Amino acid sequence: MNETKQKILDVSLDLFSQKGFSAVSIRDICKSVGIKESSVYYHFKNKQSIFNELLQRFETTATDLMCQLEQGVNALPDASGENLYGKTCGCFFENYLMDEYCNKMLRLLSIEHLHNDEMRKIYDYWLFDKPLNFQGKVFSVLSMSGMIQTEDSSYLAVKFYAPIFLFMQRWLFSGALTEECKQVFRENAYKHVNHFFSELGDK
Amino acid sequence: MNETKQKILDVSLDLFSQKGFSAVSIRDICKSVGIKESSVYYHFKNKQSIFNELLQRFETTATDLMCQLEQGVNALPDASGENLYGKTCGCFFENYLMDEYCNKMLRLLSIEHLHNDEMRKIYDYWLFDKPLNFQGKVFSVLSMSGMIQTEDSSYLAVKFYAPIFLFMQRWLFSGALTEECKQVFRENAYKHVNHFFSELGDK
Amino acid sequence: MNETKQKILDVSLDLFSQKGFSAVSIRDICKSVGIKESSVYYHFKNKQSIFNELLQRFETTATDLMCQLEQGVNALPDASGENLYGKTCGCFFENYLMDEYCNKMLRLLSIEHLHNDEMRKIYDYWLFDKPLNFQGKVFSVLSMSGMIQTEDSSYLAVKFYAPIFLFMQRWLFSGALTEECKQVFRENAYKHVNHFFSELGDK
Amino acid sequence: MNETKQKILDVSLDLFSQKGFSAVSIRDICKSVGIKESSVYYHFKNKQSIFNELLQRFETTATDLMCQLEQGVNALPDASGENLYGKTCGCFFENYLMDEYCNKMLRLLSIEHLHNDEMRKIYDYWLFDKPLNFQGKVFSVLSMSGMIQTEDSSYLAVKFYAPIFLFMQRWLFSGALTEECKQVFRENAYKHVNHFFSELGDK
DNA sequence: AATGAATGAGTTTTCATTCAT
DNA sequence: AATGAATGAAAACTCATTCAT
Repeated sequence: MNETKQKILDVSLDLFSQKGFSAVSIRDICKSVGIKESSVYYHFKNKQSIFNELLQRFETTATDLMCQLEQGVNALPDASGENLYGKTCGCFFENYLMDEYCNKMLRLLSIEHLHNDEMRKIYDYWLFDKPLNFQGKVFSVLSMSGMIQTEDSSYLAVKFYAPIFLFMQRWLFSGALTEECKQVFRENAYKHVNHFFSELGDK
Repeated sequence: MNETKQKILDVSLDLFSQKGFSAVSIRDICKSVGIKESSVYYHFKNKQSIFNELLQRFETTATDLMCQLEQGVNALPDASGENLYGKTCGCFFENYLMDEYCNKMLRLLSIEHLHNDEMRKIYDYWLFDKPLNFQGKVFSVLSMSGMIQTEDSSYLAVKFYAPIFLFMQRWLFSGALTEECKQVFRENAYKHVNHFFSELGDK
Repeated sequence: MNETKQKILDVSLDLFSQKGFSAVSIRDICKSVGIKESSVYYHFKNKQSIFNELLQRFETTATDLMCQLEQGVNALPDASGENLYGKTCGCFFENYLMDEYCNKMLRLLSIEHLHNDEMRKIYDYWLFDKPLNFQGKVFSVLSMSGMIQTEDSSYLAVKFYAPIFLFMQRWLFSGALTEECKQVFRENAYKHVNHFFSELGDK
Repeated sequence: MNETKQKILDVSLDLFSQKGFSAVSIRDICKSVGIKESSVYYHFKNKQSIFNELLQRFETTATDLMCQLEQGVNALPDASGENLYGKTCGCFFENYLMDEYCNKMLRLLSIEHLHNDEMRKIYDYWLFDKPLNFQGKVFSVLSMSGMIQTEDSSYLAVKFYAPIFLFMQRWLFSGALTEECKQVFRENAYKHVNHFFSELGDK
């Protein structure tokens, strides 16, 4: 049933995230899936719509995930702040940046984002605006509850997120997403998180 | 003359950096240059070698530029530190990240960097390793001459460079490189640089 | 169905054996078959593999044919020698040298045999080594059963086969394989065969 | 001056005789000669006319050679027959079949002879009709002067020439014309010549 | 749900040739 | 005598897609 369709989506994501949409042919996809080219058209209208479905599914998944994280943040003041934030942070790393599926989608976006305005908007949203926005909210909550003091929670968000974004680009978007790569990313990211909060506390 | 060859390179860079290598056809290039498709093959062995030459020329240019910047840094201790550094920093922004040619090349690298190992290495070098290395050197020079105090100049480099990298991805790799985009980047980047140094001084 | 594939093979052999592999274009083939150029690639990987399949099929066919002839020879001593040999000989002429299919393949080999080592080996095998070997075996069987007397059955094979080879090149590889050409060949070949055996008997 | 033209002819013959006319490009020729493609057109009208000139020069050369041989034959009755014929024969082998230039031309003819009627006529003339004719004349001269006895000098010519033709195709048209190949040819050919004349004498 | 067969449009590339210099 | 630059035509091949089965 939907098994084949799912396989097509999986394989397509895999190949698209490595070589980009236009460098992958229906043939390539079918060779990997183990079906004939004509069979693709039973499941999808055309090549583009494979891509579209990939995109649409990602947006649903990512929206869900971010909603969850945001709900966690709203509970922050009542909870033992830093702990809960640590969890939230870990969830963002493990289930978004390092999750095999999301990671491939983010790579794909980063290859295709120069193609057209729509792509660019989606890319900007999921790699910049949303994470920064989220981080900003965190800091404003923490600030409002007196846990930290800051005038500019949006610059604070940049200072917090930018190194993570850099580490991600360096270690999570480079070649295969091996356990080794993840580990290097984790080390750098958590070191940064710790530094960041200890410096915040100093002031 | 070489005029045509240069035109092919210019147009190719333009198109490649917008759509990626495989989404641009020789036809597209020729239409823009105003020659017939077969003429391309007088100047280049094949499509790939246009890309290769683009890459090779960029590496020469970028190496030159970075050498200059590094010589500036070596002169730092003798000079009125921050001023010279400000210049160096501005040069890095204006002549590398925002220079029309370099900017296109960096976009191109960021589209193609997942294609193969070689691409990935070049991308990593010019967008992470080289800039971070350079920034690290700056901080170690400043630290040795007593201008700043730090134990970990490489993490300092990350804290300094990461937001710039983020602003670049956000404003300089997004759509056309308009004067407006550049201005937004400059505002954010210089705000960050100032914040950064004022915080450094505080300690 | 396989009809198209067979038609491509037939037409290709026809054209290749007239003009040589590289002087025949896929377009030429398709025009004759009545399909579009892209359709060829459903049945064959590329132009070369049409040639390869042609070659491979011929080797199977020719091996079969020669096996049959050799079995005939093994039965020679028990049978009324010359008669059976006459049949064998006729079969070699009619079903190999003059058979429309084999004839075209042998022409093709004779056009392409200088191209590379593999071609040369196949050509040498099917036009020299195999026939001479076969003829040598015939004479050694006839000699062992006392029907003829000879010390050097391999030179005898040359004396027997060389004129046939020459007549073949002269009359069967020249222009279209018309009934007229065949008749001239037959006359010359059988005259030679008769002369040859009558001289053999003289000694 | 004509140095370049000659070099083009030499290289062309070399390549044509290996791969056939249509499989060799002007580019291939120029690469070997060391000139640019456009320069060919100073010396030749087009590709075809290189081939034509090659052909025309060969016909002149070969005609000359054969004339010489025929003059030798006319002198036969007066001379010590067999000796002179031995020389004539050796000359035909060494200066025609095994001569580097003639050999290449004969190969070329054997690749191209199926292409069109004109080619076929030239091929037939220089590989069958002329040699057989010449040999027939020899035998008729020898016969008329009582040195040998034969009713059918043309079949005698076939019996004499066919094995040489076969050895030539086998050893002189196969791969490069090495000293080794020549030696194998000589051994087989001279063995045949001796056999032939001793058998002739027997009768 | 899948595939065999076909195709139009397009891809990259090659080729012989031209012509001004 | 040679070449740099260009080109029209054609080559081989790829690709996304269609459609009957």
